[in-house]
Amino acid sequence: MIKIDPTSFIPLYEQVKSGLRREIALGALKPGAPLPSIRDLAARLLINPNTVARAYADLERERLITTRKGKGCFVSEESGRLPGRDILKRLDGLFEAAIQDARRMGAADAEIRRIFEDRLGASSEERGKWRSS
Amino acid sequence: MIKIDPTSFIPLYEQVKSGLRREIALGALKPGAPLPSIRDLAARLLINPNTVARAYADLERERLITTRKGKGCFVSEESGRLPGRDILKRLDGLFEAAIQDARRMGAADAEIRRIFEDRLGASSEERGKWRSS
Amino acid sequence: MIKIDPTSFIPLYEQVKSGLRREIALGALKPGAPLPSIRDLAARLLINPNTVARAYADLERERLITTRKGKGCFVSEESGRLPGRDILKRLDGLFEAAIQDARRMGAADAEIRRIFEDRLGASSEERGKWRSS
Amino acid sequence: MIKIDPTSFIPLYEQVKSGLRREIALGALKPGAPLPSIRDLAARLLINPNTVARAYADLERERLITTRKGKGCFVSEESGRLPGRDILKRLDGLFEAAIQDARRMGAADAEIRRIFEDRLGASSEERGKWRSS
DNA sequence: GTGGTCTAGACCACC
DNA sequence: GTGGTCTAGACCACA
Repeated sequence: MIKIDPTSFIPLYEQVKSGLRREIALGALKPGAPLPSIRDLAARLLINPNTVARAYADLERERLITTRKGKGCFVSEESGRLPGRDILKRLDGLFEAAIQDARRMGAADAEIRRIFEDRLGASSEERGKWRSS
Repeated sequence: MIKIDPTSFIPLYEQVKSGLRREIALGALKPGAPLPSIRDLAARLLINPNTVARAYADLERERLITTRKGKGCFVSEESGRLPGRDILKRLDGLFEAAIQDARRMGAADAEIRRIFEDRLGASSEERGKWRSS
Repeated sequence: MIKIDPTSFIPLYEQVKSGLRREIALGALKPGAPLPSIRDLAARLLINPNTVARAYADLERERLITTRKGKGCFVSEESGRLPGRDILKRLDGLFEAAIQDARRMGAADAEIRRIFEDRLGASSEERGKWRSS
Repeated sequence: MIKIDPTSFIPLYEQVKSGLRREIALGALKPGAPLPSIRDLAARLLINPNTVARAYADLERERLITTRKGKGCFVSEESGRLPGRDILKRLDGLFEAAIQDARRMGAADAEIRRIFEDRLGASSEERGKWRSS
């Protein structure tokens, strides 16, 4: 169950990648399981097949999925051993709560995202990435 | 104190807008206060003045700031009465906690953002905006 | 059929906006119809594509047109229901007559405009906008 | 009685010029009469004296006014013989009617101006000035 | 091919 | 000094 927001600033292919990564990390798609075909997923998401193809290509480069010619794409066997596999679930719960609260206060997605981004930027400690003042 | 991430998918001018909105909403910039000049802020953020100018123009259209030709830009007097003024403060605290926790678990900004976006999309109730499957 | 006067004080992008609004309001461009591509219109008007893009962005903010990424810009379906739709047609006729008369008396565009502006300012009832003496 | 719209696209100094030209053409300021001092007019219009000075300089170049050092500015004696003196009054009445009608229909100044400009451009016969399509 | 973002640097109106 | 407009040309996401 992947969701796409065509009005977001995040590129469609990144949203597709995020969605698939999520499905795999949370176990909805297990190692060895077949992914939907490019054309099929594109049709369901109402986007261009080229866009889905790019997402699949990126994920293959990450070794999260593998493509077997003529057979389609599959979740790679090593996907379970990739880093961040378990902490994802805990972080997921963390934000679920905050987002639910925000929604209860009547905030729309765009507003929630803006607040999140503001907070992330305002409190970031990473060096070299942010330019400030 | 505005922060910019030049590697983000979010456009620079949107990040500038977010940063200024935050400063105003949290009271660091009060109604009537002068904003940094376009050229000045651009120099400090290492971005092009046109990009800052676009952000200022957008905020003026939102009536959050006003510009006086030859004098500069100022926080509008009505900025305090605009919707979402105090709700933002509460939401801000909400996400501050989740982000601090995530950082403590060793997650980098990009990972945090991905989890947030995944959660937002996965639990969205908004109609018409999301395309799924 | 949009016309542009590069010597006017009115910004080019405002003239493009006016021209397109006119075409839509008068029915030359109907809801759903594709607008000329940004690059195309820019080439025909001998102005920079960025300038046309700015006009299109403004009109989209007015919900008079919509843009579909990679496909182009289109007259919005709701454009016909927006305020001032038919009033414009009547006002158009009003000024058409006055302008024709002025031309018949040998006045050039710049002179006509000056007289119009003088009259507008001299008889204005709007408060707060005009400074007088 | 000059009126200035600081939100107009037309430069302030052009609006001042228009206003003075109008006063002179309609006879409110007769040849030889003294003009308000630069500082005085600037103060009354709430604009910078430099701006008024530029308007006066332009009008002097047009020979509509003359400045006598240490005494101030005066309507020039030849102002009455300048072209367009009488047709202006007739054109003025022409547009007064159209503008009054437009106002009665609830149109604001900005809308009226836009319609006027659209009409002027759409029906112009001048060569070389307009770029079309 | 489409539109969107960003940069660099110009000129202008206004203070 | 300020902001506003315009140009030229680059790169990217999407169809």
